Amino acid sequence: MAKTTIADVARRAHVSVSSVSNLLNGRSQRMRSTTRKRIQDAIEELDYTPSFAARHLKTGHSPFIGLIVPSIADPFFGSFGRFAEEAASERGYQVLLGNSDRTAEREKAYAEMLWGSGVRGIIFGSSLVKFDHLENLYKEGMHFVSFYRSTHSGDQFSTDSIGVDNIQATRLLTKHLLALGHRRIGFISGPTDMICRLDRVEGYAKTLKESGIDIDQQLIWEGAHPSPGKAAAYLELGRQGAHYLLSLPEPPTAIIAINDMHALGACAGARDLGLSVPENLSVAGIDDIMFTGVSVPPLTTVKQPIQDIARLSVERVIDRLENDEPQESIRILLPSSLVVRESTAPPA
Amino acid sequence: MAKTTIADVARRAHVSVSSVSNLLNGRSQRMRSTTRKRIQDAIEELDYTPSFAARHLKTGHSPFIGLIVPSIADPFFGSFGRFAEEAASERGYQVLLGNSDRTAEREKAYAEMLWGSGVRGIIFGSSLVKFDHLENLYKEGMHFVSFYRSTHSGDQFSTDSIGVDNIQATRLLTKHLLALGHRRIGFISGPTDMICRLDRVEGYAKTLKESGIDIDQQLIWEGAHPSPGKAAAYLELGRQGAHYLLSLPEPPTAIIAINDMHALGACAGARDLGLSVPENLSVAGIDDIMFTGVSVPPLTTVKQPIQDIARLSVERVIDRLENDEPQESIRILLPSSLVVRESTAPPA
DNA sequence: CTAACTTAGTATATCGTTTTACCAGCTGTA
DNA sequence: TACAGCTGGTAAAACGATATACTAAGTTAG
Repeated sequence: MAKTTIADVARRAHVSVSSVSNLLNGRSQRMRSTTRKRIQDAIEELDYTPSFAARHLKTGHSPFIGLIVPSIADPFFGSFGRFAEEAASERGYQVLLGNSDRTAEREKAYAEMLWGSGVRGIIFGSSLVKFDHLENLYKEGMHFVSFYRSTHSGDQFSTDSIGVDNIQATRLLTKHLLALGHRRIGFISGPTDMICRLDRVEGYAKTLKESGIDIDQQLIWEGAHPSPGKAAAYLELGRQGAHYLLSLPEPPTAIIAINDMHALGACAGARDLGLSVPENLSVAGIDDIMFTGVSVPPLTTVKQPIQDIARLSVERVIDRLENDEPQESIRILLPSSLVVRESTAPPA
Repeated sequence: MAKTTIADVARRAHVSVSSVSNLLNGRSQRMRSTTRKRIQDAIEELDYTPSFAARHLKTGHSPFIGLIVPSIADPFFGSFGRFAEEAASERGYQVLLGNSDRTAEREKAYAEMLWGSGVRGIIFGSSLVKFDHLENLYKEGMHFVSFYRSTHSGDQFSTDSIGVDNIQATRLLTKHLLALGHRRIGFISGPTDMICRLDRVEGYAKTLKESGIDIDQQLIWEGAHPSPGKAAAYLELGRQGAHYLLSLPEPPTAIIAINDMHALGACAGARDLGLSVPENLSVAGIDDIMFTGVSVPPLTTVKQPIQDIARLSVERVIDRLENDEPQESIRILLPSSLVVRESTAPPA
């Protein structure tokens, strides 16, 4: 019960504490192989594991990284968390989870708690437009990697960013719908403070313009900020968005949603009004969450390489942690790919 | 950048380190209110937060709890994680996340990593039949709270358990289907090493027996252990289960699935064979995950009070942590409730 | 007036590591 | 021989808190 310490090991191996520590920290060339063996045996026999707290206190490094997502209950971020934890664990790190509900206050509070706990690296799954609330922490030496986020003018500092090209994502979708013959395409976007939303709307708008179609602002539904904690909020929002768009004097024949949750909700919204997908309305999302394959109809979407994004984010933040020299911030944009299923078809 | 320490605060307030520590640890009655004020001001001005590592080293307590789930990508466990983190955060604790894929090896490895990090309390979202792999850790003083798990004969030790009455859950579902007139009811169960599966099958079988219906083992499909990391595995398994059951010489007119993921998969499986739900087949699940409301048709299910379970689990493990006297292990079973939607109807 | 008790603090050992500096003994060389 | 240079270690000072035991001064009781 009383934890075995490095001193117990030293006693048992008849060496000094320093020698045990030297072995533990890769300075084993400093000792005879017989000594090394003795220490190793003692460690084994006593089932010794170093105290993380003592190590942390002494070195200032802790084997933890933070992961802050809007809500881990969201299937997309659930997958992200899953892969991130896996990657971290492979490098000997553990993941501390936080849910921000996309609010700056909670992001800040959480990040500060983490700082207090000695955590020096955080992965953000969210993408608030402003990053100011994290500036102090950044200056103190916290490392951030953010998913989605790219550096925008007005930022006081730049962080690493890994994600997909959101402009390209909606471009793929818009082109697909245009190719099917749609001309009036609605867009269900999320709250306006998400940065991915900006890019996704841009991809949609640009592509339409390039095809000579004017943007009708009425066709872009923004929705409200969901009430925190409501896991199903995005589904509900998608539903509301569909109700709104389909009640327009000139309703769209296709809808692109900011993500699959909204899209699935939009499908339900269409059904509420007695419309069937894709006969009366095409619907497409982004993310390719696991339910897109079993939804009715299966959903056309853009697949994000979420596992790669999660792994790269973890790698990057750990690299920063283990190599404290200042580095240029990086920005990686992974390709996304169109997955055509049955929720999109030519207009009636 | 250099972290401010308790000594900096003491210097600034012109008191000893002890006094600052006394204030920090609720022994403030030991000082004049003017002194207290001076210290508080110094803390404020220096933006001081105590070092977690030093505190942990000295006291042996850390503000972390572990959360081990099969996969946080599973929407059910995602919600569980979300609520657990929220509750922990309210008590000043942070959550370390681990994914076990329901394997004893990973549970063990993860729990040991946590022990090494100074974590003394773990919440399990899984429910393996055997708990032996955690026995050593338990003896060393790790506290466990498990979701679902009840004490079973053969256990070497008992842990706290909080969850729903799984027997009652399938009983509700079976009764509902019987009341609709179904007599041949299939059951899609999960891997055989989950303890909730045992109880759920039991509730189903008992209820049938009570109504004078013999159990047809052919109608109980067990499936295989899903390959780790495949988030959509349960959906796929549900699909396979439906294919199997519906290809039987005498197929069932209704299917109960071990959880909503399997149920949603089963609906897709029925569609694959050209059957429609609920006209040709009734399907019901358990959990009430967020997609049950937008699925086609909306799914009849048994709702688990997941937020309550998560909160109670967190409360319990923290209580144990903060009060180290040995306590009787508890077992809380919360009521679950039937949610009838459109996926169940009288047989054709 | 003195002993006993309060009040308002402080000095210090300690938690379990890491790491810098040091040292003893041996070898090789000029 | 004498000194430098290895080899194989060790001693001890941190890291930043906590908590026990102590003290100096003031108050009260007898």
